Amino acid sequence: MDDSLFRALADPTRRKILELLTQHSLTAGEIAEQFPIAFASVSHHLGVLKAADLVAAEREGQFIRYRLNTTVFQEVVRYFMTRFGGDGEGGQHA
Amino acid sequence: MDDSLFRALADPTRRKILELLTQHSLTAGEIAEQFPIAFASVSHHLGVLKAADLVAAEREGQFIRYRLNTTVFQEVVRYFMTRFGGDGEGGQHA
DNA sequence: GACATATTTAGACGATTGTATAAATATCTA
DNA sequence: TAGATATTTATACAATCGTCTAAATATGTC
Repeated sequence: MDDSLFRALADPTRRKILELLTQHSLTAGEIAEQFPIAFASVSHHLGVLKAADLVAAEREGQFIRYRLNTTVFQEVVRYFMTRFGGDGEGGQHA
Repeated sequence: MDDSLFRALADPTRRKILELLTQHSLTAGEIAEQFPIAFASVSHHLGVLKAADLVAAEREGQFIRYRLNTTVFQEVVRYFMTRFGGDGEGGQHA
C-alpha cells in the first residue's frame, strides 16, 4: 500500500474533491469553484490526488476533466478489511 | 469523519504500529523496540493514534499497554464503502 | 499572429510534522 | 526514602505541507 495514498487522503480539501467526483467527473475549474482557495492551490491538490492514483485526468479541449479512480478505493477498503476489519465489513451489504 | 483520523493514518510508522497491534496488544516499550527511532518519538506517535481513537491505552503496573480500537476501523471502512465503494466491498467475504 | 480562457508550474512563506535530547512523572523494589 | 525501570512531556530543529502570487503552458477564437 503506497505511502502517497494515505498522505493524499490526509487533507480535508482533497477528501472533499474526491467526494465531489463521486457524483460525476468535473473539470479543474468546476472543482476549483467549490473552494475558497486559489485555483493554483486546487490544482496542486489535484496533482497530489493524481500522483496517488486516486483520480485520473484527461484533456478535453481547453479543459482538463478529472474523474475518480474507483479501483484504488477498492484497494483501500481491502487494506483495512484484511488488516483490521476482521468482522468489520460494516454490515450494510446484503 | 474526523480529520485527526486520516492525519494519523498518513504516517508509515503509525500504520506499522497499528499492524503490530493487529496481532495482540503490546506495551509502549515492546512497540518502541520495533522501530529505529527514539522511544520518545514512538510515544509521540502513540499519542497521535490515541487522540485519533485508533488505539486505547491502559496502565498495567509500570507498563502501559496499547490495543487496537477496531470500532474505528469499521468506521473507516464504512466511510470508503458508502462514498466511493459502490461495488467495492473487495469481494473477499462470502 | 494576437488575444482570451483554462490550467499548471515556479518560487516564497508561515504552519504543521517527525524526530531528537533532556527533563518530568509514575510505578516497583528494596 | 532512594534508586531502577517505563513512559510521557517539553523544547528545539529540519523537513514537509498548504497556500499565495506571478509566470508559464496549452487550447480556442478572431
